[in-house]
Parts: sequence; C-alpha cells; structure tokens
Amino acid sequence: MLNERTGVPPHDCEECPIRHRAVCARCESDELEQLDGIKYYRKYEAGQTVIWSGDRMDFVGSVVSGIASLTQTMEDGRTQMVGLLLPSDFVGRPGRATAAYDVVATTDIVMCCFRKAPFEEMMVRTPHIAQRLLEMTLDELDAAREWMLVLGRKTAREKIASLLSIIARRDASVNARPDKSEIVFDLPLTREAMADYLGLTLETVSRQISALRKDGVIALEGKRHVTVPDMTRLLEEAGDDADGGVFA
Amino acid sequence: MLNERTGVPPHDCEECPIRHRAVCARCESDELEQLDGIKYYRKYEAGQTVIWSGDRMDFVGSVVSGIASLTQTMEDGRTQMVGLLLPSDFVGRPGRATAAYDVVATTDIVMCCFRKAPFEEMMVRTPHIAQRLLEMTLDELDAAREWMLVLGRKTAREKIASLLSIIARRDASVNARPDKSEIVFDLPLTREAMADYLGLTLETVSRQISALRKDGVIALEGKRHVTVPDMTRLLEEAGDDADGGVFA
DNA sequence: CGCTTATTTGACGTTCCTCAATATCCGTGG
DNA sequence: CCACGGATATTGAGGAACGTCAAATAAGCG
Repeated sequence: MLNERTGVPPHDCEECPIRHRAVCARCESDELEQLDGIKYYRKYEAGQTVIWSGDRMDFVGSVVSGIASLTQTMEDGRTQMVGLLLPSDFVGRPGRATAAYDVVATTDIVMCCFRKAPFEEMMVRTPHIAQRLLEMTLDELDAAREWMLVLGRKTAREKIASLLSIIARRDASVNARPDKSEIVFDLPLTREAMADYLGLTLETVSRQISALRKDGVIALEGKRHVTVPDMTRLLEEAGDDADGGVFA
Repeated sequence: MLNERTGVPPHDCEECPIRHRAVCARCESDELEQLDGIKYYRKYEAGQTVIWSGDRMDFVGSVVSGIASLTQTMEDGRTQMVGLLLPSDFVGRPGRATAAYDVVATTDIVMCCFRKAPFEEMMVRTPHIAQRLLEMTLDELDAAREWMLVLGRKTAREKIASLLSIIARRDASVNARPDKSEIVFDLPLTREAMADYLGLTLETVSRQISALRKDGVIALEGKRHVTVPDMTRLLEEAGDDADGGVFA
C-alpha cells in the first residue's frame, strides 16, 4: 500500500537498496531503528526542484533512486552544476540552516529524508553516522577536485569524453557484462544539463558528441542511448590514464 | 633552541597560532597531550614539494604558517590547482595510503605533522577530532564547489577579480583596518600559480591584471603589492553579489 | 652591475560562444 | 494509427575570448 501523501511505499531499512552505501551504512540495527523514527520518504518528478538555494532546510537525506543535480546560478543566469547526486548520495549539511545550492531532480527520484534537528542530535551520539558522513564527504571532495581539473584544463572534446567515462563507469558496476568489452548505457542528462556540468554551451556539447560519434568513439541510438565499443579509447579521449579503475 | 633536524622551534599547543581553527580545535587539554605525543614539526621552503601525488603518506598534518597548494597534473603537463592550503588547513586523508595530489609550498611553510597510524587510531577514540575534521572537510567542499563556478562559468577578468577578492577577504580578517575602506595586501602567488588556480595561461592573467589596474579597480606597487580602493567594485567585477560576507 | 627569473606586451591563431535555422523526439488528441 | 505541437537536439556562419609563440621589460639576487 502506498503512502497517500508521498506516493512512496514505506521501506524496511534492511531491504533498502542503499543500505550499505548511504550515510546509514555503518549503523547497527538499533541505530537503524532510531533513524527509522525520524525518516520519511519523498518523491520528486524529473525537473522538479527539491530545494532552492537560500531556502531554510528542515531536513537532510539520501537519494534512494534516480539522479539529482546540485547547481549554482549567477545573477545573470549563468549556471554551473557542482555535483551530481546518485543513489546513496547525501543531501544537506548538518549544522547549516539554509541550502547553499539548488537541488533539482534530473530524473524521477525518491529521497529518504531525516528531520534535521533530530538527525543532528543523533549524529552527536552516533559515531557510526558521523564517521560515514566524513568518509562520504571526503569522497565528494575528491570528486569535486577531479572535476576542477576537467573544468579548468580540458578541451570541450575531453570534457565530453570525461563525462561519458564517468557515467559509463558508474553503470558498469551495475550492468556489468563480463562477456562483452562493449559498454552500453543511457544518458541521464539533457544536453543542457551536460553543458552546465562541463562549463560549456549546449551547442558545443552537441557538436562534440557528434564528433565523437563520427570518429567511432561512441555510437548513438536515439539521442540518449550510448554504446562505447572500446572503453580504453574513450578514456584516452578524456585525457586520462587509460588504465586504473574498473576497466583496467 | 631550534630542533636541528627540522629547523623549527617546538611549540606548546596552547600557544599555537592555529590552536582554535585546525583539526585539533575542539580538543581538550588531555587530548592535546596525546596529539603532542605523535606530532612533529617540519619546515619547507617556497617551491619545495611537500608530497608527490601517488607517494605513500606516512603522516597527515596541518599548515601552521605559510601557504601551500594542492595540484593535479595531466600526462602532457597541463596542471590545475585544486586547493589553496592556508594556515590551519589539513593535509592528507585518514584511511588513504597514498597521496592523491601534489602538495607544493608556495611560500615558506611550517607544518604540524602527525604520524598517520596513531592519528587514525586516535580519531576513532576521539570524536572531537573526527567532528572537527568533518566540519573542515565540508567547508573545503563548499570552497571547491564555489571554485567550480569560477572555473566553469566566469570570464578571465571575473576569475582574476574573484581570486583577488578571496585573498583580500582572507587578509582583511587579519589586517583589518576599520578606519580605511581601502584594502591592501600582498599576492602570495606567482602569475603562473594564479593561472594554474584559475584555469588560464599566465599571459592572460598578466593581461587581465593590467586591465584591472588600468580601469582603476586595483593599484599595484611592484608586481605583488595590491591596493583595492573600493572592495564593492572588485566584487562587482568578480560577478558576485556585492553584499554579504566580511565587507557588507 | 650583470645574470637569471618573473612579468608584461604584441601579433596572430584556435577554440568555443552567439545567434539563427532546421531537424528530431515524444506525448497528446483526433 | 497518424498528425500535431512543444521541447530537445543538431548544424551552420560569424565573432569574441583566450591561447600560443615571440620579444621586450622589469625585478630580485648575488
């Protein structure tokens, strides 16, 4: 039976798809029970804004399914995506009253939200949560720094190849195909969202994707379905070491 | 008396200039004593590399004085600075064996180092350290995201103005001059380091600084000594909201 | 004072952006 | 099932911003 208000079925934490990767990953069952008491699910449709920058935050939470983006906007409308929130990623900053960024659902998403005050209280008492949050924050910091190199020093073509590599790598861990060297995935982002992520215009994104297709680095079916015949080649195009990581 | 090996005078933590901002900020005196047992000071000269990316890390630590930079380099030599380490900033990642970035002393620096294994052990037992580290990491993540907007969406002129604003803001908290609206500081970075921070070439950095000088946004004495007659103007040039923060 | 390094400036080329037109996709209703 | 309309994506032409290469100037240091 669905929860009428949120349209989301209540979950048992033990069966939660992000149980072992989210902020609650290290929690014992008694700790999960406590979290259960302050949690609720919310669903957002693709395109919906979850949080506006500057708004008061009364919750923090985890992305359970779907993809959301974290963006900053300048007064004149220029926008830069500063984070891509995948399942298990954490939203909100304990100890901060207002949101620093816009959070927008890129696909339909489900979030597991915790009321902020009780969550913060619990963090003080529960090292398992604070430890995991530190670990996740350090990972995000690494990802942000990786992205600074992409934004600051890579060409448009390399930027696109970098983004495709990241998406491919993520999907590979889910849709692993040991039999094929070929990688296949759907782009979860519009050309405009890709442009906002990469610090480009959507026209440049489109042109570079066309160029990569023409050069045989990728193949497209429709606008969103991508095939990578040779991952090593894509990584070379991204300007990265062709080794290391999942595809080594 | 100086320590012969490191050339650094031993400090009492209570008198440490970064006592209340570094990773040890929340520690009680008994905790400081424990830290004291695993700490040592090291000094590096401007230009010296503190850590090479990929190297084994046997310590973590705090910058006590001076400025260091965190950089990433691509195979073909393109480099991007991904962090500027100011006094009290933390170096190294607990739980990681090798360095992810190059750390280079931009000015002469003194570091307070902790042997890694005992520090990690202590973190588990000492919530005060883990809490403070989480807070600092969240701040760094915010700074990194701020910088992603600069790298991805700002023009060369705005980038320079942004960097000057940040340095000015930092110095303002130290050399506050309530009597003057004028802000004066020394650039701690070469043109090349500025370029690496901003994702520009050093020629473009030089040209934009000249342009800002010609337009009266800043004044220069020598190459490094900067005067900002009107901070609001500089913030406008940076593309930021002219209000909020220290200079509101 | 001469040497080395940092910085500025100039001329020119390339990349990416802007503006504009066209094409494609996808959901909706006939 | 197909036609229509709005959103999304592609493609083209021209321009602006920034990078590259090269030379001149200034600054710091012995």
